[in-house]
Amino acid sequence: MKLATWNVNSLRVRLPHLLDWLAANAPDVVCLQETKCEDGNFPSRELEAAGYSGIHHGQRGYNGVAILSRAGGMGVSRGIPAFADEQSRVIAADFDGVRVVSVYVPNGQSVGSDKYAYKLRWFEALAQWLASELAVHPKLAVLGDFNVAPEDRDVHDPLLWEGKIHVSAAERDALRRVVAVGLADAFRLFEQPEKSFSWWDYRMGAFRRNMGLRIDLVLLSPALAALCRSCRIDPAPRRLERPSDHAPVLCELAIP
DNA sequence: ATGGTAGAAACTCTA
Repeated sequence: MKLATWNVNSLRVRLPHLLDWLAANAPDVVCLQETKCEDGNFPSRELEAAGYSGIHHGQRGYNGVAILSRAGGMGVSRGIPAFADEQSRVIAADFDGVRVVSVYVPNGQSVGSDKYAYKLRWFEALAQWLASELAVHPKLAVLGDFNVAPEDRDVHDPLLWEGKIHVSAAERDALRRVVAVGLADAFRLFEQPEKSFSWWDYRMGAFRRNMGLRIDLVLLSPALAALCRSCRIDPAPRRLERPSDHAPVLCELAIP
């Protein structure tokens, strides 16, 4: 089973890139973030023509998460159950006995802002919910844009970013509490190239200079981590015309 | 300290 996650930064704008990428990589399940479209505008026909069905938790203009799959998901849930949230940031479903969660963690804007406080509250609710999910679903995979670079090696210039949004101690602690429910960062189960990042600012030629962060993660429960055979970032779509600012992350599990 | 770019939407916000 090939899992993937990609913050597409507008599903409608990125649809050609997405369809090409699906054809080239043939993933079984793909988590998307920042679809930025309402459920009524979800491009179901185009995706079905490519062999994928989608479930979507969208909203007008901002946010929006989806999961694409070959066979369709069972037991779809939207949002974090005990956390009232007007923003569409979580969708989950079962695929072949694997519980897959697509998450778009709040950006947080800047340390100390209202959005930062919301981000930290949101993380706490996520951790609590995932702890209960893991108890029910031993095969749990949480994929998405976490908007936190877990460690300094996930940051192109740790000194420049020290204490800033995506890197601050409170955000890293919040992410650590999510991982601590019993999940592994699949990317770090394997040897990886130095300076591997999944997001590069559109500005100042950041991608060309590899000034990025690794903030798009695949978190696996122990049962799935034991089956994980590879995890890598694919920077190819970031080189295209009109790219998303994020690259997709691919993860292979030894599940037929 | 600021500004740089992109997307959605609608003359501004979010990232």
